[in-house]
Amino acid sequence: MIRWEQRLTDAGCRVTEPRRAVMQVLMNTQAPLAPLEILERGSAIHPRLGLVTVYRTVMLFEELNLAYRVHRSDGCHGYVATSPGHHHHIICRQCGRTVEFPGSEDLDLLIQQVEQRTDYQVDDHLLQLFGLCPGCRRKEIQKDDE
Amino acid sequence: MIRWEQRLTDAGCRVTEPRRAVMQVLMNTQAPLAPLEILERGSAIHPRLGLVTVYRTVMLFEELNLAYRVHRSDGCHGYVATSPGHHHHIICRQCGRTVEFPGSEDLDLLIQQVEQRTDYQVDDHLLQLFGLCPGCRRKEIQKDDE
DNA sequence: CTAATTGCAAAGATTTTGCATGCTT
DNA sequence: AAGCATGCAAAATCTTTGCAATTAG
Repeated sequence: MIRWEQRLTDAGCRVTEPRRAVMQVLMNTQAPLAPLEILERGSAIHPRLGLVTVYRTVMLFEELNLAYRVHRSDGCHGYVATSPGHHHHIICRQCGRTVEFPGSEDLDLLIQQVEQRTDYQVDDHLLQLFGLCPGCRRKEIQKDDE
Repeated sequence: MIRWEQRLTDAGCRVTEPRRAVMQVLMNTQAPLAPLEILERGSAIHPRLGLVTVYRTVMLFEELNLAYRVHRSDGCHGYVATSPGHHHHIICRQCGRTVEFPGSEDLDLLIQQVEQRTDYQVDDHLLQLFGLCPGCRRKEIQKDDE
């Protein structure tokens, strides 16, 4: 049994075809996908898949920390499969390709400073970087040369 | 002429009652407000205000950097008036009160590291902290004592 | 077999668009 | 006076809910 399936089972949830399809879609993409996009790709795997199920599934995955939502620069919500550890993302503004990077002590230090200055008690954070991935950067450079 | 009105004028836009109402609402709140919430409060100032205008106004304000959108933990989009400098936010998950804190060199360092490790070129970022504001924290402590 | 899960249809929300009228400059 | 801005109505999206049929364990 695969790790994520185990996670479902442990939580008392069932491993179903639709859920397999959604997970497979999420694991085969780098870019954060909106529910409708997940449906389109997932339908190729499990034709009977419905949009409602996609919504419910990503919601479940998010609760179980198997996937999570990022805010895309176009304002939509996208979902990506989780990889182990704490996740921050860098999202390519051109192609949407997403890479995770581990939480850093630098951020912890920053948070401490902010807690002192603002007197808030910080217990969660959202950090996303936007930019160009290596591939898209190369293309940009080529365009400039023309 | 006030700073933000000047900004509108410079951009070739007009200073109107609805825009004044929306700006006044945004300047009088700490918590990020959704369009519908802006409409409710704004109607007290300018009764003829419509939801469509609120949408168009916050969109305009965002383009002119007079306000910007944050992603609330409930998934909604909220808007806050901009204060000078670079903005990150710490948002109270209880009452929504939002405080800005300045960009930090720590984050710059982090970004440099990530650029090196991932080979992405970072040109923007989104950092939001969530937690409890001083007021709500006090209430939490009182509740625990009971 | 039992209960969780699905998918449809439809309700609810949210956001955008078309257009006649009003208001700023 | 000229044209940007507004607000209404309605379209287009996006998301959630109710419920009977299906399926995993």
